[in-house]
Amino acid sequence: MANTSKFNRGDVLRKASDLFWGKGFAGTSIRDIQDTVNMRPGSIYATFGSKEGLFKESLLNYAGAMERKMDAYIGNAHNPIVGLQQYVEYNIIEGATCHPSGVCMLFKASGEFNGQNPALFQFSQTLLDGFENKVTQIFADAKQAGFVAEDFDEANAGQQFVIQFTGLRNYFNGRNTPELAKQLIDKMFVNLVNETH
Amino acid sequence: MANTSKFNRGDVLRKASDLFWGKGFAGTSIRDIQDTVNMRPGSIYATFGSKEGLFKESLLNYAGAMERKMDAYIGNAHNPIVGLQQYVEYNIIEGATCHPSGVCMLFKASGEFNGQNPALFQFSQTLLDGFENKVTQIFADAKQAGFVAEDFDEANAGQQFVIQFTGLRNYFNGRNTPELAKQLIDKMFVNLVNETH
DNA sequence: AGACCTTTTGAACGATTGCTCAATAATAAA
DNA sequence: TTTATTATTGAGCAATCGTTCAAAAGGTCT
Repeated sequence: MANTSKFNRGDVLRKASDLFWGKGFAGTSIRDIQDTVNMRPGSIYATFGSKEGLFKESLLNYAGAMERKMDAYIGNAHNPIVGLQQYVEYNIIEGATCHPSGVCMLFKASGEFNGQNPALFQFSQTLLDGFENKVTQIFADAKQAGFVAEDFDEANAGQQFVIQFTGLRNYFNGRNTPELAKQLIDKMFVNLVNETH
Repeated sequence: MANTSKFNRGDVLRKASDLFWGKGFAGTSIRDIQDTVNMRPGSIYATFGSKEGLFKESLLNYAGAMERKMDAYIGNAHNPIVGLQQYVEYNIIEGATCHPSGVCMLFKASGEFNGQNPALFQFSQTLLDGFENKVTQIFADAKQAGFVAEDFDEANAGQQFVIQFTGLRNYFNGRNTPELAKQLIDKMFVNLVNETH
């Protein structure tokens, strides 16, 4: 062995992720990152290879944090679908005050790279698909546990969840109307549990 | 009088708008614009003042074109709500092949500028509000003409329209599954016309 | 034609971009 | 302590960024 790294990779990725999430890929400069993660360019490039490499890892880190947060809400709820709703409320209502952007970073990346950077577009699409699959699995588990009707369609529900969640996040981005948001999220879940074959 | 302008302002704005729509504000350089609109920097700055000024006019031009397209679909349909649905299908299905981005430029701008550029964020939010108001008015007219029930809530429907439209556009951005898109748009409108007080 | 005014041109500005690399520092094993 | 190996530093590269401006060109009037 030799010299050991001074930086915690997870901390660096969290900070870089927040920067990219708020300002976008093109809107974030390596110097922005240098300043907030307190690393010199040589160190950044030795660790992540390129701005694109750092972005890919940041996006991966974001998706992972997203899923862990969702798991936490579901784990604390007796009904996984109620946990899912609380997770949505957290993102749209509380998240508005403490997140770098109201819009999902995965969709923001997908929108920024589509037609611009096929590799990064593909990468973000794959993570989005993974998210939809995860939600679908949660709905499948909820069905198995008897929280929804037997003719409930978890695939449709997963699809609708992603669409509604995206629509609502965009709509309430920059808007500060938590009571209206709460009301529309309620409506979203009333419709969701009625997704049948 | 003196020398007259060689460029058609509308053409220039259309091309600049498409560039910004596809690549975003930060991702588009003035040199990109120089090349596609065939103007020298001095001319661009004499006409539009700055990159931000050009973007604002481009966004305004985009919103105007959006509304004209919507009016055209509604004007050609016997039922304005059917026209609205055809407009949505055009954007999500046909538009996927001929538009610079599957995502609405207004939301893309709103997402890019939130927390970054308050003036441009406000500007995009105002245009989004205008779009929702226009859709709400269309629903109100449809109600007046008897195309929906008397307890139909046009404000709720306008709100839901914007949310669903955004969610679907994002979901089908880069996805090439027109039959699934058609199916989900149908479902969206079935739910929309049942928006009541 | 000539005078007058506006538009267009394009070289060039300082700032910033993503990124490199030789030098230096820091650690673990011998 | 020495040696081997790895991490960090930061000045600085070439390219590109948004923007400016004096000069040239183009059009309308008398």
